[in-house]
This record gives sequence, structure tokens and C-alpha cells, in this order.
Amino acid sequence: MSKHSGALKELRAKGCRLTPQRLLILEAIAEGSAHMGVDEVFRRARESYPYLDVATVYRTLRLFRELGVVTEVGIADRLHFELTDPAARHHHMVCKVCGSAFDLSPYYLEQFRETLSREFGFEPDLGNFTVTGTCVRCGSRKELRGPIGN
Amino acid sequence: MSKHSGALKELRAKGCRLTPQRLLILEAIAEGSAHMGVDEVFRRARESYPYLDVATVYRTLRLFRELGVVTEVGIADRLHFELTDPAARHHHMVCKVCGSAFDLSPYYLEQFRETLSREFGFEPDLGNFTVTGTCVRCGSRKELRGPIGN
DNA sequence: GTACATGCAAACGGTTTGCATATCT
DNA sequence: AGATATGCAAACCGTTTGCATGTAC
Repeated sequence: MSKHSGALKELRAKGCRLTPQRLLILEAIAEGSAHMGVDEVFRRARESYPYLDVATVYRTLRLFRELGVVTEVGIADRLHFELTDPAARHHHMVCKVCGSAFDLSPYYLEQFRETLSREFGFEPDLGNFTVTGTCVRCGSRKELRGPIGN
Repeated sequence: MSKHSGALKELRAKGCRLTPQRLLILEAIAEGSAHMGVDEVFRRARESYPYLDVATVYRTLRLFRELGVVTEVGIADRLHFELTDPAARHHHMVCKVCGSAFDLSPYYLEQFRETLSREFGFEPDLGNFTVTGTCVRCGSRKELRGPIGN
């Protein structure tokens, strides 16, 4: 029972066709690193089927997002997706120096969410939540340059 | 003493030229609404000087950002800027339904920031912080549709 | 057989760049 | 005078779309 068998059921249920391209893209996302860029998904999937077109990847990812199979992640200025996993919902910290993305447990956001909801009636979309900043490594690297290098 | 006199000093100090275009763009940002898109800045500034080119706006905004005169805001998929005001630093909540952006006082983020810093050594870049979600109006509008409309 | 998905190529929109000209200092 | 900023046009890059062909059902 693979990680994405539920996704296949979802496709059938909605009357969508199970094309080889869709399966490839699904596998690419399921097996690839977390929060993948479209180009990354494309490269991976194309390894198994060189005729695959970017347009298909975009269309498929949009379909998957609408079905709830993948989640869009607001990581950079380009689109990123990851397999939706309600049991392990998490968020991201993105280092703007080195570009790395780190997962962040929802635990750290519960209180924040509740506050926004209570005070402003604003329901944060935490499935798509990202904080940018500086990660430990890049932070310490900066310090090594010393106060002179600014 | 206008809101942006400090900015002019900053420009001179860094040896940058005070061209009419730059002044116009600065004024457009200072007088316009918070977190303006590039096109909005462009339209406003061009009202006073129709020959103004978008490229100049982009170049100028980047310069201003590097000088710290404006702050880049990660509001949508396009670039947004606002006049940097250290005394009234704030963040944003963006409604993904209607697109409106609301200011969010740093008060609500202090604790969150401290936690990330302490636990992960991750220094969030809160000058560029944005939560997406659903605002009060769009949230209640959804409810009005009732449980049937899903 | 028919509706839907794909590949291909071309369009699109925001942003950037090369270059000759104009302008600030 | 000399360096730098501008306008213009064209490149760029990620993403989307139109259309004829192909394929899952």
C-alpha cells in the first residue's frame, strides 16, 4: 500500500482518468523531497517518460490541488507543492540566504492562529504557511564575519 | 518636513543622484496606500510625468530597498513595497478570497518569533511577514451560503 | 465512440537587461 | 567632463492557453 493509494481513489471518485502521466507525476511528488518546485517534479517525472510536457505537469498539479491530493506551499516566488498528509500537517521556515526550507510543527502555531481568529476573525490558511528568515547555519556564518564585515 | 525627508538624506549619503523620477516614485509610495504593487506605484508616479518607464520604477524600487528606504512585502505573487517605518513596523494578513491586505501589529508575533529563535535558531524576517487566510467578510459570506453549498 | 487528456507551440504578464541618449553633480 | 540614470525595446522566465491528436473509459 503506497503513500498515494488514497490519491488514486480520489481521482477515480471524481471521474478523472488515470493516465500514465498523472501516475508518474504523483509518484514524483510522493517520492521526492518535501515541497518540490514544479521544475523538480517535471525533471523527476520526465526521467521515466521523456515526452512529458511541462504544461501537463502544471495542469496535473492544479488538478491534484483541487482534489486535495497535493498542497500548494508558498515557499518562494514560484509554485511549490507537496503531498497532502492531514495526519502530519506542517508548515515551513525558509532561509532567504541559502534557500533551504525547514518543516515547522503546527504546535508552534496553534496559539497564533487562535489569536488571529479571536481578535480579527481572520482564519489563517496554515496549510500554506511560511515564514522567511535566516536559518541557524546562515545566521552563525554571518557572525563569523565579525562586526567589521557588517 | 515630509515623511520621506530621511530618504533623501539617505540617497545623498550613498552618492545616488536625486532625479525627478526618483522623487516622484518616492512621493507615490509615501502618499499612496500601504503595501503598493509596482503597477500602482507606476500609475501614480506617471500621472505627474508621463514619460516615466516601468523599468525605471523597478530599478528605483530595488535601489530604495537596498537603501532601506522601502520594505518589500511578500503579499502576493507580485512585488509589493511600502515606505520603511521602523517606528511602526507591522506585518500583513492577506485574504486569499478577496485579495485584501490587513496590517498586523508586531505585538502578535513577539512570542512566535522568540520561540522560533530559541528552539531552532531561526531568525524570522518579520519585516517581510505575511499570513494568508480568509478575512472576516469573506469568512462570513461563505457561511451565509449555508451547509448545502459546501 | 466520445469525452477528456496530452503534446506542441505560441501567448502572456511580471520583471530584467542592453544600449544609446540624456542628465545630475 | 564624467559617471550615472533614463527611456525604449527586446529578452527572460515561469505559467497558461489554443488546438489538433491521442487515449482512457
